Amino acid sequence: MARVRLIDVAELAGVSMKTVSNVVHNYPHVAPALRQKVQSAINELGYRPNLTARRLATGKTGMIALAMPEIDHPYFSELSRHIAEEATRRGYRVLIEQTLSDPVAERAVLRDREAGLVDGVIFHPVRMGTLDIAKLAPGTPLVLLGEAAMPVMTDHVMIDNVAAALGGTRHLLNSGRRRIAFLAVMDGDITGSTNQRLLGYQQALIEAGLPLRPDLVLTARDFTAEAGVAAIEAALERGLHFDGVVCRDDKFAIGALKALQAAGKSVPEDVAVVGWDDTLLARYTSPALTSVAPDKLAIATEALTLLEERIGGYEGVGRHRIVGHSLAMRGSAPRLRE
Amino acid sequence: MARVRLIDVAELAGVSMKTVSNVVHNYPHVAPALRQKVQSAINELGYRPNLTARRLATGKTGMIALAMPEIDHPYFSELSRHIAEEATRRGYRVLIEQTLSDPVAERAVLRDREAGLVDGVIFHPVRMGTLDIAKLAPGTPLVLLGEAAMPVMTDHVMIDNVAAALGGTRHLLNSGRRRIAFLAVMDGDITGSTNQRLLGYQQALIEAGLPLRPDLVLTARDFTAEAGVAAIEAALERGLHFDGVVCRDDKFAIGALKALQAAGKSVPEDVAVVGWDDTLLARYTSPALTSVAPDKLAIATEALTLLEERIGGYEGVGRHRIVGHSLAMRGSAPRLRE
DNA sequence: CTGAAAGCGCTAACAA
DNA sequence: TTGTTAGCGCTTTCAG
Repeated sequence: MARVRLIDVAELAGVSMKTVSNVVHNYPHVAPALRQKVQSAINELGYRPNLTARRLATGKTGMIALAMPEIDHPYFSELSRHIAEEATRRGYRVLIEQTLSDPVAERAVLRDREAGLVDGVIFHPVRMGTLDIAKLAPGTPLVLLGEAAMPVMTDHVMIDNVAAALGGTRHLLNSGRRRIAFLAVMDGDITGSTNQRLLGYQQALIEAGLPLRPDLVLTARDFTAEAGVAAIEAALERGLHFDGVVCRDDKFAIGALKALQAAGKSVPEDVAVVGWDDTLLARYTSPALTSVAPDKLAIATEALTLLEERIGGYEGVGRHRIVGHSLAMRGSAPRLRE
Repeated sequence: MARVRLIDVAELAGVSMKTVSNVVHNYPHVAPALRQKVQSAINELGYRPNLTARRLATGKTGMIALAMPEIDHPYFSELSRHIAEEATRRGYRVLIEQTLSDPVAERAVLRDREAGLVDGVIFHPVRMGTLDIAKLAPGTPLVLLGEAAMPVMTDHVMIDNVAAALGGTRHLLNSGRRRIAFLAVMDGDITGSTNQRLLGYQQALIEAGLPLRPDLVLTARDFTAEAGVAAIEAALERGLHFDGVVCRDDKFAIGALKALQAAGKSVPEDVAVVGWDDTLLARYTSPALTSVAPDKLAIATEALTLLEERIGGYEGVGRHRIVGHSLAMRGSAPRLRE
């Protein structure tokens, strides 16, 4: 097939490789006549630069890796889209890497760049601690996503989880709720994000002068909607009374919705529900979910900016960027209690 | 940084590059003593082969491109996951390309391989006709996904849309429905998939001895749930009577659900709803959606198989693979009419 | 079974 | 402004 090389073009045009290269790269100082000649040779031969060769010569790949737990989880696929679009805008291609929260796969991710495959990595870790990460990838342009405990050496983009949980809980309080539950997965939490969200939830209660009741902290066994259903069912069965629930994930919120409705409770009249991540799912339940909405576009933009700086040679200490969040208001927890 | 090259290892081990290469590639015939020595040199230096250089030498990139309209649409993100996992299993990495259904972007996709970036492309076209595609990418290992009109030269994986629509409609008929609507986007349909699905729908009605009523074919203005809502609302407003609806997309089905419930109809009692694609969304509505379920894993596997054969040098005519589908039964159109 | 050397196609000094 | 040439790091004949 297209086995046309730079030198073939040069020969046909009767110039040197350098001149062809100049034309390809749109360098300003090429005599118009030559440019013309070269261009038509390129067209005639259908020349396309071989990117692999270019990479070997320049040492830049023009690619970044994006490593996430699951590429088809709505939060990650929505975030991926923003990152992919932002990367494209900046001239990078995106290599997708799925870790499935597997420590081995997470470790493997950090070797891509050493293998000269990508210029940098955007990584949403689940199992690896930040120290391991820094150890495994010294000098690798790397930006972390998600709520990993504060990394010392590594750049990091996240939202303020405490504030977001505080905001979500306050919203429930403002609409008159007084017995607000919190639904999360508690064990196996390496990242500490649940703790931060729990903290925000507790702060809101304290602000409002309400007691912190341990029995209102509900635990799901894993990150599925079914686990959310089970957790709410169990709470209902043991007679727990609550008029609002803050969930650390939209899927839990969906589970909560189902379980509550199945138990004859109406949402939001009897129990208001707040989800987290503001994914596509939140728009299609009934009632639609009020959900904590991380600014995904800002996460993408900020992550790429930090990564580009690292790729550009910045070698300072790890930087933390807190990006915005809001509360997407929908039917499951409307603004005012009716 | 890790600026360790093959030759560095060779020097430390006191052997030639070839021997190191043999060890790296696990070639069988290396003297155990040498292998030992080389291996410890590799470990000591922390050597990692530079993939870019390897590619330039071998001409294989070990990467495939996956080009789809939208990476965060549930159908595509679910399919992507299967493809990514299957590709990993076969030793490929996946470069994600989003076309946003833009003809220019679709065209650009087909140049990746010419640029020596990937070994092959899996492409779900929306705007490009198959002739354009074949013309633009002669000799490029390429597998098409989706319902593009039968391509002559290009490999293609799809489900039998006529049969799937027939099955979905039959299911409604079997449960006693007699006035079944069909909801789709009609104009701007380059791919003809809507036509195939419409055909299946019509066949089912004919089989059942029912008349084909044009007013039962509902049209949404675009591929959003909101468009589905609007289409159903309009039909209801003009007094259309129907007790079932087959939607060509889960999002339409969600829209239909909303519009019907808002109008005081209950699903499935008054109107049964069948969606298409069996995405995550279908599981989280209430009632959950019965949905035509393409075998996404089979699509991924089949596509990779064909692509690998092309990459391996197969140059025959385009092959069509029809993979299986089923009907995921859920509450919006349960098995028997109660 | 191991070593030496010629590319893979492009870029970027350095000359001209 | 344009041409020459030496790499980028690895693979791979072809000898030894």
